Amino acid sequence: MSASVKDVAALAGVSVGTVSNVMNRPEKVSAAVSARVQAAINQLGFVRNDAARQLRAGHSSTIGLVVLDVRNPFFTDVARGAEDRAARDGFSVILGNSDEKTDREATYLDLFEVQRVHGVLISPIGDITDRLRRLRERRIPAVLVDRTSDDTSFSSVSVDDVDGGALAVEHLISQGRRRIAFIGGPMEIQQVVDRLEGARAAVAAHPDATLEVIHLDALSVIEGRIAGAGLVARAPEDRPDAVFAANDLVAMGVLQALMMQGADVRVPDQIALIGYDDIDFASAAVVPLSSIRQPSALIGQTAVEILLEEAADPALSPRQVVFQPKLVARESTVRRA
Amino acid sequence: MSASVKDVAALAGVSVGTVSNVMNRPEKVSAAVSARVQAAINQLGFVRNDAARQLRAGHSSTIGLVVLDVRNPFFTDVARGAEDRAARDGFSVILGNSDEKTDREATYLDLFEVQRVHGVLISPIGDITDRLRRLRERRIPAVLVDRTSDDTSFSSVSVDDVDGGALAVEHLISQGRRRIAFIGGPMEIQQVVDRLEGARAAVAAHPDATLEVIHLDALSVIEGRIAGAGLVARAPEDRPDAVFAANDLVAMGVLQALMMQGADVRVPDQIALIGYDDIDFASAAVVPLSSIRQPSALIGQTAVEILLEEAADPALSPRQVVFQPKLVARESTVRRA
DNA sequence: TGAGGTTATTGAATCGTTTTAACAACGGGA
DNA sequence: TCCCGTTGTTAAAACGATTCAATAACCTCA
Repeated sequence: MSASVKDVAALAGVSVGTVSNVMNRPEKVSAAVSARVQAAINQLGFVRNDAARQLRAGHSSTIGLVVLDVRNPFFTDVARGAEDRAARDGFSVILGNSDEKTDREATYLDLFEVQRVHGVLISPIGDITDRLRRLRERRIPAVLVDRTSDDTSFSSVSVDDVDGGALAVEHLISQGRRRIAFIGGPMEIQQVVDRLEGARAAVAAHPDATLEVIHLDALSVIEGRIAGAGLVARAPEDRPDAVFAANDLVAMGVLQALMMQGADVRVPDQIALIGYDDIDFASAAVVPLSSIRQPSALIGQTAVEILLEEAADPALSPRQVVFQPKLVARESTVRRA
Repeated sequence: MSASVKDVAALAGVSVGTVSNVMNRPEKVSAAVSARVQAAINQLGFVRNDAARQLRAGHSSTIGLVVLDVRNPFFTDVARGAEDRAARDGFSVILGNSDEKTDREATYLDLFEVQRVHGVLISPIGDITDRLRRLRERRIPAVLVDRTSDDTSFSSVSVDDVDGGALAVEHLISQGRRRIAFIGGPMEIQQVVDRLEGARAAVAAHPDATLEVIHLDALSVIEGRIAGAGLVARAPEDRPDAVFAANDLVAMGVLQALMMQGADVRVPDQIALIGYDDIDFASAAVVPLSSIRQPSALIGQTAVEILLEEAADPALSPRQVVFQPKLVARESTVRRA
């Protein structure tokens, strides 16, 4: 079928070992032979069989990445950062979308395990340290992304979500809001829990401020829309005067519900709204959305860097890298002058 | 390091062949032995090494998918459809994002080639039939997604974009618009060309309608925003009275520019706006966006189906499946009563 | 000239699974 | 009793690249 090293070797009149050397340690082989082998490779259209290479090497040159939601631009930015960094060292990234479902998450981890990937980057749904420990026994390192590990036995690259939550709510309070609602869920997602915790802390620092929590089953536009409709259905005096949505997708759903024909709740006049992630769409929304920005590509990049180091030296002790989030105030929280 | 079939065989007191049989053709092995082997597998935490399996099999049980833009929900829906269908036959999908860049596209195809994937699904940027032909020589079938092939030597699953373009513009005309602008690009993307062609046909059918073409370098929110700003900068009488954006991302950018503070071009009153793809965000936009809907998950699903058939029987002649797009009219084109 | 050192190349073993031909054990029919 | 067919199991040969110890070829210097 397709040409193998053996065919190349035969055509070039050298041994298979030499062909391998031409590809992997060119400095070991003379210019004349190298040229002859290259010619044979081109003539036969030889492409290395990665399975065989992997089998011998014991692991692949692929890094697995599982994100909570590919449709969330935050994660595609993380993925891009990871890809670019990985490519620099000759690794490729294969992307899995858990879609916040544990069974999908497990399926991808299984896949990565049978594929003997070089390492795993994951933004986990619940607690998966047991699963990751098993991978580590197979010498497959793992780095948590956008999430600090519960114990510190795994490295992680994250943004301080507690801080981000506080940032968001402090901003709302500084704009004169007092009856704050947090909309987010499910609580299995650590980011949601952390952002809520930050929100609670900020509210606690202001005796006259209150925080209401509205639970969601997923962080999506649709869920946000439903929650927003719930607010619209209330008597105006029972509505919060500010909403902190657990991410921008949710915020966009809420926004849509509030502005919907027949609802006409004015943003930010009646309800101020802030999201999280600062995705591209945030600034393109009905009312440009205030949000909390995270250095997404940098997260992916850093995670790969740590992963490669740990793969090279499994004895390395785990590191926790935490980036700081940044407030981006737009019209959804700031009344026009 | 990690356990192999040999270890399992030793522990269970059988030969490696039997262990393989337990996993791949359980009907060939007696219940007693099967149980003993299973116990050994569990005890050792044995996980099959896919590289070795692949090496023997000659190809992997993975399908490669390259999309133009992972951030475009249309493609994530296609990917999801493909994944689900593939999983049903025990295949997994690895997702690559070409981001409309030919070098990234080439990188992924190279990766798939060395990995000897079972097949390739791709929404190509330019003409890559030569590249795909090379894959076919390696017995790796390819199916074009969201794009008909120029020659019919490859199967494809697509939506009739010419029809979709016509649908969009006919709708605009039926709403009383006459000075239509098409915003999209680059022209290397066949979808853009087709949608424009459809638009031209629709305009041609109405002698008093005109079509202006505004070129973009990419189908993104940002590019759309820039083009939208260009319209705003014109004298009102020089502006089109309707815009057909090549996809929803572009449309959202245009919309944002038009509604931006200081611009205040009213949609649809002054300019009607229609996009393409009907992504989730479309209905969540400033003004809910009219769009052309494609059966995205179905596309992915169908593509995998054809791919698997062709992989099983390379002699099969290529098929072209074309789905029909559907108009979804919302407020961005229809004046409120 | 020959010993010693360097460099380029080879051949064979190896990775872990699947597959296939061969074989053993057993029962039923003639 | 012998032969044949069935069923379950085994041993060995692949798959294709990498690696390493062994060898060959050449150069340098005494």
